[in-house]
Amino acid sequence: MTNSRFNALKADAHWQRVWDERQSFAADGRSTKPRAYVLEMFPYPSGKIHMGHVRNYTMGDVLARYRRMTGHEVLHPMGWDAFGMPAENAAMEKGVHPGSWTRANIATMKAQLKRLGFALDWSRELATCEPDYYGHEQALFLDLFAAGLVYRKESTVNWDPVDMTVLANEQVIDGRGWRSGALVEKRKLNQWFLKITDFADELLEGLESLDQWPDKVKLMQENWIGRSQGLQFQFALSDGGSVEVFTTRPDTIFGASFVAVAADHPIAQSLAARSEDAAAFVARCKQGGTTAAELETQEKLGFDTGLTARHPLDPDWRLPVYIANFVLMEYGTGAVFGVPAHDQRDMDFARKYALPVQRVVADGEETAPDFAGDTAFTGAGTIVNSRFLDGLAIEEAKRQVIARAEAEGWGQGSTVYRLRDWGVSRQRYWGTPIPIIHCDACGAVPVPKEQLPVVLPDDVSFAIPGNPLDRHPTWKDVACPTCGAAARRETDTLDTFVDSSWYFIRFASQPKDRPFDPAEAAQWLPVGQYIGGVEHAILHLLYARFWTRALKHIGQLAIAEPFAGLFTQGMVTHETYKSSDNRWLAPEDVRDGIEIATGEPITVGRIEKMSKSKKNTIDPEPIVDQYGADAVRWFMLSDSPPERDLEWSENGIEGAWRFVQRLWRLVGQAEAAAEGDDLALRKLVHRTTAGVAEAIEGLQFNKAVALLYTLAGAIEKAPPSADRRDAIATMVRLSAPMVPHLAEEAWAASGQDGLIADAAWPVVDPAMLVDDEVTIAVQVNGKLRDTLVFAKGAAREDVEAAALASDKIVRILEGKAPRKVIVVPDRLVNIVA
RNA sequence: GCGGACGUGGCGAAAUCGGUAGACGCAGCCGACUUAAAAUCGGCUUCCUUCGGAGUGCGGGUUCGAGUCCCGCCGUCCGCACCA
Repeated sequence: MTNSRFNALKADAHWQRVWDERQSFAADGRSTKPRAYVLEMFPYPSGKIHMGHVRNYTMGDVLARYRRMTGHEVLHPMGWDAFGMPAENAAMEKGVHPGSWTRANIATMKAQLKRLGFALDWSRELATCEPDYYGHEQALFLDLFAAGLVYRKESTVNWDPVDMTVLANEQVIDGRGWRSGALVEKRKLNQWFLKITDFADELLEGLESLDQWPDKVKLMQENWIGRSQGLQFQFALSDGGSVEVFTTRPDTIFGASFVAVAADHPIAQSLAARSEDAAAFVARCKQGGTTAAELETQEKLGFDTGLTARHPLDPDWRLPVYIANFVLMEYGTGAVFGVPAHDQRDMDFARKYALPVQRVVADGEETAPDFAGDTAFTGAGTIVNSRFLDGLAIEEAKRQVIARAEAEGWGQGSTVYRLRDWGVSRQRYWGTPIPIIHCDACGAVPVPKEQLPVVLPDDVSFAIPGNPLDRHPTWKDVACPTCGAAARRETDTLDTFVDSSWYFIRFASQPKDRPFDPAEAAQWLPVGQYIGGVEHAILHLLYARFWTRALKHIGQLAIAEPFAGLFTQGMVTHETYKSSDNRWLAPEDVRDGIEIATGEPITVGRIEKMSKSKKNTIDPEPIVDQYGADAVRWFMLSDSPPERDLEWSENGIEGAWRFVQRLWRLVGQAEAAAEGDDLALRKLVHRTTAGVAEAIEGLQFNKAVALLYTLAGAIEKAPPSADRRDAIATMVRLSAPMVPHLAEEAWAASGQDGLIADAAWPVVDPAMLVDDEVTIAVQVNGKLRDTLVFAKGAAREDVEAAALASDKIVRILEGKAPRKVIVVPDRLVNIVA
């Protein structure tokens, strides 16, 4: 044994090599142990790992290592979400090929991850940009195509006329292309879609089964799917046409005072073609921001079309038809009827254009048809002023209106979703080629599976604008698989969210000739614990859920939900600094409130998510070199609850480093020859073992850390004994998931065989969790006045008597008899004076 | 605007069943060791002027007892889709 300092760099390198050589963390598909699949969201290989990655993968690693210790066969894999725009941007800026840029980044980041000692099964590593991954994705795409879940339709995109490329929403800044600065145009393109809407109900109802998901994420998905039920019906128009509207409030149909259509609605479009005023209004509607917060404050505007609509329940009742800026073409039918008394937007609109406001739902006693004020009543009540609906409750009135519409043939009950089909076409090079061939005679023909993978060509240039696949001299020329005539490859590639929608299946099973083996995949799936950032709460997690259900639908998978448990971790943050002339400053440019380069005082700004633009990032690599992997891991787990943000601080990492050293010193104090009992310490060891296990299983790493601090403190204070020696050995095992390098070093130093990575979690003796003595609080009127130590399970009367006899209590009561005494066994006595 | 989460010492936080608020860590202070410093070890550290009292964003309420439950405010953060 040694009392020297823990040499983290040496230990890290040594044990990382040992784990590698022994393939300690390779998951064995033939194992008979219970399975545990622990997965963190795989990274985009942007260049280097950042602190967010370190925190994410440390959490997953602690759980994975803990599961190994509790006798599970653990699958804990790592891979690369390797397609995407940044690689093309790098190609344009630096002239490097997206493939070589990406692969170099992967090599760098893999080495960085290894440096942190994660218990990963590197034998299953995959990168989505390699044909041995995306080729299988193409096969799955064709399976979904064959099942009718893929279709093509025209859709609008942001088009940059200078760069001749489609822009993502995030690439459009103030209506201009982010790179070219050119005004962005809307263009219609034929695009591929996946029928996620076929699964809208399933995806919504499936949320109920996800009891290990955060409620917040489930709610976000629920709102995103946005199911609403109502009535879809026609208004006959004065020009002989008709307009289809959707409403969730058919019960208020007798409160209607206008009909409004979206600016994109065919009625608005045709009017705009004939009328300059209408055209100007339609154009105006398309200006301005589209976020909810902006639109909320925007004035409700309308344009009277001059048309009138006939009320379906009263042929003599005519409603004016407006084009309105608050109606969305994308939702429902793009047309609504306005009931101002019971909808605030309709109210705002009606007051502005002096339209009738008639009450049709009673607000308590208030039933008058003339609605006063500018605040719509949206609560529950009885229907009034509504002919055959009068006196009904809202829900019953809805049913009756729908029934009547269906009986009379002017409408039907209908469910609409906010969710729209998933557009997967991207007019980009660095993505999975869509395996379709366009033939003038045969149309869109799937590439025969034996011709997969459709491999991206390497010889492409980003020197000129446009999609390199589209202008490649030969790549897209191909014979039609059906008729043999000259045909063209699809040059669109798949959205990278497709790549991440099934990688967790490929990790579980990776045959060469198929995407996965269903039986083998079933052994691991669903993922037991999935950990990642909340920014993926909707898109990635919804698409992966859809893809899994689609595969189940076509008989390839047995499970409906891919991730049984989900945890969304907080961000890593840091203070921000600005110079006297308002430049962002990096932490290393600042010392003691002064900018080092200029000597000028700096301003300390808000604590924010680490980001390059604010220069408040800390590169993990030099930190790991300085303090060792274990100290970095320990810091990532300490103090902040994992779902909350963690503020990076110099003091924090120093503290973690000190604790690693402290643990190491304790290990050096384990005297093999020590004898004698220390029952109190032994009990604490068992309590800590149970507590740390519970904390890790609940992903409450900060609590596990606090328990280990407490145990370490108790061991330090305890005199030598056999129990103390055992306590040190147990503490090493309890901390092994968090500080694995130190734990291996201690394990080896204490003469144990094998690796602590293969060791079992200490066994808890339930008898050791029970205390013989309890401290009982004595309160007077709920205020703590004294404490008494009693044998556990002491009789109520004895406790009460002792409490009333206590000097302090006697003094406070001043001889008065208590009115009432409450005794909570083994906890407290409350005397009501 | 709507929806959600949260609000506890100088700071990060515990207290998950309504039962001794502030465990554990950081920062700080005092002391030991040292020629000295670092490291390490020991002690103190919610606030108020002590006996004592107050205290979990603010105001009410339920209860023997409230950080925890209920009602009403205020504030911060996150999400968003004018969703008919």
